[in-house]
Amino acid sequence: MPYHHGDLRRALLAAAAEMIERDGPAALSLRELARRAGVSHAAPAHHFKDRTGLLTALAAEGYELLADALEAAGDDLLESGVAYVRFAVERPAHFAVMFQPGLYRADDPLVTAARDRADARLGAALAALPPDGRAGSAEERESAEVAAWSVVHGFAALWIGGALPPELGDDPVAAARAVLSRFSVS
Amino acid sequence: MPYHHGDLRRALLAAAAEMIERDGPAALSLRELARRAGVSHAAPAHHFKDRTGLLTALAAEGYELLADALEAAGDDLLESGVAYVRFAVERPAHFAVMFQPGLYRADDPLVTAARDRADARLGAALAALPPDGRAGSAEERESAEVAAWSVVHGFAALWIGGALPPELGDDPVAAARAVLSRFSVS
DNA sequence: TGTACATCAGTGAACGCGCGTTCACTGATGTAC
DNA sequence: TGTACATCAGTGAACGCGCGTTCACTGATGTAC
Repeated sequence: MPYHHGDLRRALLAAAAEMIERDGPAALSLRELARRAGVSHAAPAHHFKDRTGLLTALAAEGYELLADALEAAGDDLLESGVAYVRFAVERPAHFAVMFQPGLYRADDPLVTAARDRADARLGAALAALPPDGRAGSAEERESAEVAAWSVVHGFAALWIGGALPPELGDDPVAAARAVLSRFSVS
Repeated sequence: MPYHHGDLRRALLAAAAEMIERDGPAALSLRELARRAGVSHAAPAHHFKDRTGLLTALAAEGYELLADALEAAGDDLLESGVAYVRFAVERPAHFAVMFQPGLYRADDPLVTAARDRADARLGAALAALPPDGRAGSAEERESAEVAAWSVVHGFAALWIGGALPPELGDDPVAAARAVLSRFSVS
């Protein structure tokens, strides 16, 4: 093992995601994390200052990945929803941290920038709905947006939590597509 | 302070809910809990055996309360959804614990009994939909159920997490009603 | 009405543990000349 | 090509802390006779 790890920051984030995925953000400890990365227990502090710093970095990374996924889905609302679910299922640790703002510094500039980017995508996908399906007034558009967000978020959370019935199958993306396509915002 | 508290079990559950509400299930410690209840630090073990036992009791209580709320809402799907959101917002600590099964003994008989009761209510409310809005095949009914559950669950989670835009107002029940009534399962 | 006894509820001291954080340090790398 | 120096990355020992759990105990309550 060389003295310099080379890419310790990235390795620590990946290991943290694994640990959180298994036991939740609560169970994450810097010492155990360092152990997994094969590095002394004080090394993480060098990159993240403290536990909160690490979770902040993870949240920022999560919003970046989500924004990327939503941008790739374009202006198709259903595909955006599916992309949201896919992100949550593939990165459950990031997802869990992101939506518990008490765990990290939610006002960190990297976090807010990435989150704004993701938020903008959802709004754009809704605005691009065909006229006959699109809401008219500002309040209507607002509640349509919240409704759409709620479905995908709820589906993702329930899937990750293992709360959904096994009849849905084991492919979360296909299941999400089936469920989401049953909805129309009226 | 008398030697016998009188209703320590209930007092501990209430204090635990308060603590979890503020800092999340991770931050809950039996010692701090005992401190809040004005009791020696070993007293909680007497009622719950250990930390997991306490969270299991909290989850069971949560499912009881949710089942009660859903039963009171009757077979009206919209009202059931609103009741679900109201429960989650009023008892965020119970809600948070319930949907992290790793925190407690999910196979505890009290937990499973109450959860089954709550699950049955959602199914009944969906089955009572008027024929023209009701899904036909078993798969369709299944995905309609999951879709309905996802919306209310997602809305509740986002509201509790403070992720929703302030334009929705500060009454979660009214906001939920506005958002949920925009949906129709098709 | 009184007494003996069993049961229940809560106490307080003790244990061992893993944790986050600090700190002076050393090894490795890059840059200026 | 070599040397000096600054900077960066990771080490390892030490600290103090709060935690969960165990255990023998004591105070309070209820019940049988």
